Amino acid sequence: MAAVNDQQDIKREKILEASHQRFLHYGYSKTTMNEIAGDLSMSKALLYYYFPDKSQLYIAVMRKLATDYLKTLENRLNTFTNLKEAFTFQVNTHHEFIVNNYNFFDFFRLNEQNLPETIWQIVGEVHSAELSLLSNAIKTEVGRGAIKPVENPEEIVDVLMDALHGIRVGAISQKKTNFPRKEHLEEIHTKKLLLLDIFIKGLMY
Amino acid sequence: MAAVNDQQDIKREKILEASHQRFLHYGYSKTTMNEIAGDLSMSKALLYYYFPDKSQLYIAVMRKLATDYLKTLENRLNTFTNLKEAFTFQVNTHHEFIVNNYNFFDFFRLNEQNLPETIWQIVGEVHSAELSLLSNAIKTEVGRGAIKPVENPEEIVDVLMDALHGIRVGAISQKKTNFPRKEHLEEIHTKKLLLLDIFIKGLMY
DNA sequence: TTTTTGATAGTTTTGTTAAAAAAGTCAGGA
DNA sequence: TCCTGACTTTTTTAACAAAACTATCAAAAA
Repeated sequence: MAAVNDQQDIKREKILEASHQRFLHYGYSKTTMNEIAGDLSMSKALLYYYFPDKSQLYIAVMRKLATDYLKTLENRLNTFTNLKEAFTFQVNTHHEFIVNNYNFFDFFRLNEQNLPETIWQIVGEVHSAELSLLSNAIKTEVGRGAIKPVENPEEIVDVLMDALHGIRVGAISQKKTNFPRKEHLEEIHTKKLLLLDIFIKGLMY
Repeated sequence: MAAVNDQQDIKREKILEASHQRFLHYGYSKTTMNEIAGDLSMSKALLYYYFPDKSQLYIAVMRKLATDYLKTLENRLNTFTNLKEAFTFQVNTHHEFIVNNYNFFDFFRLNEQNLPETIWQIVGEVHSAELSLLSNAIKTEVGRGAIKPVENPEEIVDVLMDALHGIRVGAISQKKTNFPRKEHLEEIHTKKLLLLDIFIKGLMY
């Protein structure tokens, strides 16, 4: 029966991939179950055999993206000895992640209606995980005596993450258009690195 | 004829005040010209005697708020000798400004439709003015040798302002609700001061 | 001449309803 | 257990009439 489950998992994977592409290009509400089924040459009913409903499918895609992203972070973030390298890695990874799934996140950012409630929970989970990872980076750095002691690393990281997010939002809202163009992303990335540079210096002795 | 113009100006002021209250409480699209006229016990047609249309009226209110705000900044920002004090004053003033006009800005932040195009121009002007003021603060501080030379103060300030804005947005989007509750504003303010503290240390030698 | 208004024209928003599209179900076949 | 076509239910869209609102203007009032 392991084989059977493997088969199921493979098909589930396929569905997730196809869905990801659709959601990436057209967003949640402009993607229909028929289209996904069509892409996979299967019946719509089969989708409902594997996933309870559309929102659960979307959430599954999102969860996959999130865990992949967090796995990348976790794998390397604990190996860094230098705080700046660790933070830079986080910013770079995040940037890459956003670029790769550019439309996906733009769609669910604001304008989309009818988004399943649970995605905010996932966003929260990712945020917590990032917070925890970066806080640990600070703690070990403090332990090594490289930066001055910090009474509350989580608070520091929280502020930093909000600030980094603000760089993105700021660059967006300065243009009349509500969505960030792809060409802005590089500018945003540069600004983020600048902020990071100053911020980390501010944590030093 | 100076007297006549004075009278006109006074009435214009009254209209602006009443409009401000309405826009503050109900936003642009939920405020009608009839309501404003009713508040002032005048006919709606008279409003059109003083202002060409609704959007110009809104813009006039906004411009008044903006210039008052900038005047407050300008008056004191050039007198500071200490960079941190200058920045802190900016953050405090901005915070106070937002608190006082809480609804006004929440309304035009995103959800509002039909907002006159020109308000984004005003936002841009305010942003530029703040940028210029804070950049000057940095320049004089560099001139005094208190912090290390900066090749591009505008860039630094730009990043800082985006970061500060991110604190606000971040605190908002963490809650399910799309609007920041008033009780969040204090938390936001505290976080901003923390960020400012670290950031300025990062600019020092 | 300047300020004000009631009446009204023109436009946008809202509410309604029927048709179309999409989500979701199910009995039954391989 | 996996899969499908046909079906039911829910949601979205389109069309359009009613209501609300913006904006105008001729004329009264100051």
